[in-house]
Amino acid sequence: MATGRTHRPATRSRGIPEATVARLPLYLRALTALSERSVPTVSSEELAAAAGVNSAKLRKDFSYLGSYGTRGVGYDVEYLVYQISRELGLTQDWPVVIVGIGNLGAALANYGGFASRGFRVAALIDADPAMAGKPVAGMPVQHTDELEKIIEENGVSIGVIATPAGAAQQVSERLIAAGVTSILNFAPTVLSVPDGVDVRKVDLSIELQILAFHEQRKAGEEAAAAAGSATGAAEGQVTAEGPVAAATAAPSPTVRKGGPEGDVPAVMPA
Amino acid sequence: MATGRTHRPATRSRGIPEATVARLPLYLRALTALSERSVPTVSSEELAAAAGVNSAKLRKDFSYLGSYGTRGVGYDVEYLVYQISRELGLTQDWPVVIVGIGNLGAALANYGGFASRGFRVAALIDADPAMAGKPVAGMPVQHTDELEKIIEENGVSIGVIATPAGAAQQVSERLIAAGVTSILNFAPTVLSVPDGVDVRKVDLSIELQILAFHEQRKAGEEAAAAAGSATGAAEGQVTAEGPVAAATAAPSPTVRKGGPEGDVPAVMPA
DNA sequence: GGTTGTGAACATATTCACAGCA
DNA sequence: TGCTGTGAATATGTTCACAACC
Repeated sequence: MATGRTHRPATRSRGIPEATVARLPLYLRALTALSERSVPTVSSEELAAAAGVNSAKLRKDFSYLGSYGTRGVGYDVEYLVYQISRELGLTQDWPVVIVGIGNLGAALANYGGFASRGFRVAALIDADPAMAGKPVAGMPVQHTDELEKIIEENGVSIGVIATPAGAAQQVSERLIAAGVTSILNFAPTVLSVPDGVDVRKVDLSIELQILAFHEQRKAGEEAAAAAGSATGAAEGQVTAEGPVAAATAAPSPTVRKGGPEGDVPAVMPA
Repeated sequence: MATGRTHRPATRSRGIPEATVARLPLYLRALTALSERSVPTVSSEELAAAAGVNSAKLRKDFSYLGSYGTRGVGYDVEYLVYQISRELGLTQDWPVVIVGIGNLGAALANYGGFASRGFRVAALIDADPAMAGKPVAGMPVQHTDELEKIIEENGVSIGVIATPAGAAQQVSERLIAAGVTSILNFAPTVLSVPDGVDVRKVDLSIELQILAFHEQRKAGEEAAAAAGSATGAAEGQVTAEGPVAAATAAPSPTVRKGGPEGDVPAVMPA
């Protein structure tokens, strides 16, 4: 790259792949640990192991940031910590508000990793008047009425939603109207937001369902392996002991009433 | 497909793309809501909107499961709920244990969405003897000593780790040795586990850092847009008004000591 | 020798666009 | 006519493998 800014837009341009961005915090965490142990340099191999990825991926990721390593040597730990922090925008501090101080909201408020990396909890907000003024994580809970004022006065651009699902959309609208442009949503709902607003979601139940899917598959494979025909069989059957073929052949959607029981709900902490 | 099982392995075979699996819970949630409102059928367009994806993706996703729709009509809600539940393995119930009953662990234990979808909290486990016997979410906390016994007696295959980072690896080893093959890890550490064990991680701090990255970029674009040169400029510069070029050109890793002190920052609230 | 940085090959995921069917 | 199901086109992400460099 340093060969002489000929082609390639400019200054290595913008456009770090999303997948890379998502891994930078992982690298940063690993680097921070090395930094604490005063390790001066690290190879892509070592760092990759610490971050739980493979080294080719790590090098490729870093190549999007620039050439921060030294061939034959590795990466300077402190220097990389700085570069990644800067790239992630962690050299400044980000005030965040947490809305919905139930079990989960309180747990988040108490979560140390929050503050440690450039994030500062500017306020805890809840709709329950009974909560107002009560201290959580050493901070008084404020009422939703104050939301707009808090956002504006503190210049908050990141909001965390930990309310019940039913309240989340409305809360997001108020946050956005007041100036928030990034939301971390713990409520099990799809938020619809205008362009330019980023939403990331964390959903417990979804993660468990994904695990269940793989878990089920493992059970199927085990069963298939156990049952006679060794190698070949594990391909087609696996998951289904049920009517996969039947269902495909006769998709008569005559109701069928599936479900574990009758229901759903998935509210949230409280 | 359905044309006559000639090529293509068998019965539509196995191999639902991981990206699709990750969205199935989303569809399921949207469908469940429709089901509660007694909506009988839904089009890919409507369902996609409810799940927050586009309809082509949704149809493609469903095509991996089979042909469960009716052309010109849409999908039968109840039937799809059943099919997806089955595919995800939610027609059976999965006992899970939560290890580490601090703020977060307690919040998870209280989380309703847990139980609602085929998951059952079989036990709460904590290393602190003072916690033993104390009720959390209507359930007595048990001591880590009991871990193996609990896993085995309840046939637990999914474990949730909500311990401090330092304890997570060891806890995962004990869980796995006792028979757990899927782990949902809330501790901010990379777990190293043997093949065949699935780990999914949820990390607060990582999500916030990703948001910060995009937030920073927005600020950069705003600044670039505000500063003279309109359209074209927003490409190459964006984030950096700082020494991106300098860093690239002179990668002299002479320490540099990056702390959050003198540097870059692109504007921002505060 | 050792390790980075990166084109090229491969793999996975998304989107388009329309044939096929109810 | 309306909507699904899916090949084909595109975009994004990962891995390989090696030239460039310390």
